[in-house]
Amino acid sequence: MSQEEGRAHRPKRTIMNVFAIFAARVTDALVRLYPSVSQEALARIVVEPPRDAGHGDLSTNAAMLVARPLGRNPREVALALVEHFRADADVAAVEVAGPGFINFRLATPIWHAALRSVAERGGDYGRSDVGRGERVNVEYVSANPTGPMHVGHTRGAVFGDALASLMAFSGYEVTREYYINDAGSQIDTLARSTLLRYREALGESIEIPSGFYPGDYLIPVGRALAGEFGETLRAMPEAEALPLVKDRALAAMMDLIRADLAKLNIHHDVFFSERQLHGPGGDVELTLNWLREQGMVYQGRLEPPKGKTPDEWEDREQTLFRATQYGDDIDRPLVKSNGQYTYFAADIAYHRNKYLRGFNHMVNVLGADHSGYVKRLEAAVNAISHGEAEIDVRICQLVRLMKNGEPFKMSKRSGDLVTLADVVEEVGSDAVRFMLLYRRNDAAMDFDFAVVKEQSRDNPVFYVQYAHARTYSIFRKVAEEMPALDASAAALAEADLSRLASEADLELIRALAQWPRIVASAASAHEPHRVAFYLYELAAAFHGFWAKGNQDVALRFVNADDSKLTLARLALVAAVRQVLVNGLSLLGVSAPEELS
RNA sequence: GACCCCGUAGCUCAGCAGGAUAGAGCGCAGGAUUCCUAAUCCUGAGGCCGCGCGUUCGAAUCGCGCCGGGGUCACCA
Repeated sequence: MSQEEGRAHRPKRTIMNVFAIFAARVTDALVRLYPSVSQEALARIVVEPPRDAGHGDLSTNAAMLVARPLGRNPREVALALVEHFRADADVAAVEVAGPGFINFRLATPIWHAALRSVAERGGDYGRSDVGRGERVNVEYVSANPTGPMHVGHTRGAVFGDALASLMAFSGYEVTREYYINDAGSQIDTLARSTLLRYREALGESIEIPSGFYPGDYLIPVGRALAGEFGETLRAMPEAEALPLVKDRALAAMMDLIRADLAKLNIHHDVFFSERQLHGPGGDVELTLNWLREQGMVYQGRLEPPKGKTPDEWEDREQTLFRATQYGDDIDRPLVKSNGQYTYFAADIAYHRNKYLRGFNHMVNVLGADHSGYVKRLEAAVNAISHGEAEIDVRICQLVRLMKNGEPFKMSKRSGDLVTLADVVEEVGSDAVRFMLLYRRNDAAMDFDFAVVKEQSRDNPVFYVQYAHARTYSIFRKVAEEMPALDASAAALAEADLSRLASEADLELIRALAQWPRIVASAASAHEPHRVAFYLYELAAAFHGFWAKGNQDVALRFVNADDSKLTLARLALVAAVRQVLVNGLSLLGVSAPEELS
């Protein structure tokens, strides 16, 4: 920031985050005026655009926050700040309003400097260091490798992917990770189901018993086994054949899942196998020993849950993790009655593994059916890191699939599951992604095929993409009408931005200037939907500007008789395009040059 | 019985590390194109922010208690 400050009087000044700069100036001023002001109060200061544009460009609550601890009157503090900022060349007007807000109207050149920085930083405009280079592990999808992905997984997949991009853009060193649950009994079921398909491929007529996976997707796996092994597997005892089948079935399922994810342009850095945690000397064993040494494990009994008594409740002594010491509601079993480790035991080991790999920040994206698991995970991470690591578990609520208002079944038990691939094929990756990200992750949502497919105003993705396409059509128009005009990036960089002086111009520039603070706040709050909403608003501002050209020729982007103005407007259009591209790319949505 | 999410315009949802007169889209009523894509724009109507109490200069936002909807609840993953 001081770097940018230092350039205050150079002719080609650029400023990326106006709001951050003024927050710093306000803080500095307060420290100078009131040396005893507390850091705590300063940290809560917000500089943001006021809701009502009539109040100015920027507004801060600084005086109201600081006054009380200083034993002063908010208006008195505000007036002192106002006095201070009258000397600031970037401030055109500053005043106290309401209970002690300070409203700034900024001098036009600072907005032009903000606009210039969009082109200067290009794809990096909005990039920040809020993550300070810290490593974060974002675990998402982690669907069981027993079949293709269904729609239920899609939301978490898209959310996790966008969040990872967002955090990477905001200065975190991000690892995208997928935890393969390949150690449980369902994998045995998968192997048995595949074995049936293998026998089928050899000509047997088979029936899939209930409790097995009936899906057609195992047929090719069975065929491949027949090709590889011929009759050999059939001749073996099942116990011998199953491990061979298991490995191949698993590999096939993961290929399937990776292919599904690729349809949404989702790629992980690490696929972490649960199986590698098990076995003698494995992480689970090591972790349990460690937990025992720490006194975090004991033998004890659990009360059955009230209200809902499980049918086969067996009151027995078991190995428990002291989760309650770390904020959970009850202590959690680590060993099943058959002597195997619980899923949770392996998960503790897995998260300790993450921690030992150097991740002090972890994000897990889970489905709504795991909401009861959150406290347990938090407790585990707290325990294994002695409070040094933090985990944020983001729950993606249910997506109700609809078609013209009619609910769609998507249960895995009933045969008619809707797969992720079906959805992407039907509505396209862009629409799926944007629609899912245009909603907070923790609110349940309806996803109506008919609406999402329709390229209409109901569908925000097309609205935003259309804005992007419009930036191209403007440049096409210029090439046609003003062939002599050099509209290259180099020429735009030299444009006389002072020509962008109308309220409409400044309004659009202010919208662009918001991007850095929006993206930074979205990253630190782990809320990608803020990006989607911002893009919608930016698109609206741009469409609105466009329409003003219909009323007022002076507000058109292309003015054949004023090449200087046209050039400045093109610089503005290029900046809008840049921000749309930056935002859409974080969301994993394409930015087409035209909509067909 | 316990825990987690949600409750804001007719509908779908933003806004919630407290801030000024609570927003958008759809729908409804009306308007805009000799001109860069009308896949757009403009205007209007429409609100006890589920209810109550509390915290304070100030609450849709924070706390407690209700009500309603969804999810979950040893040894599945």
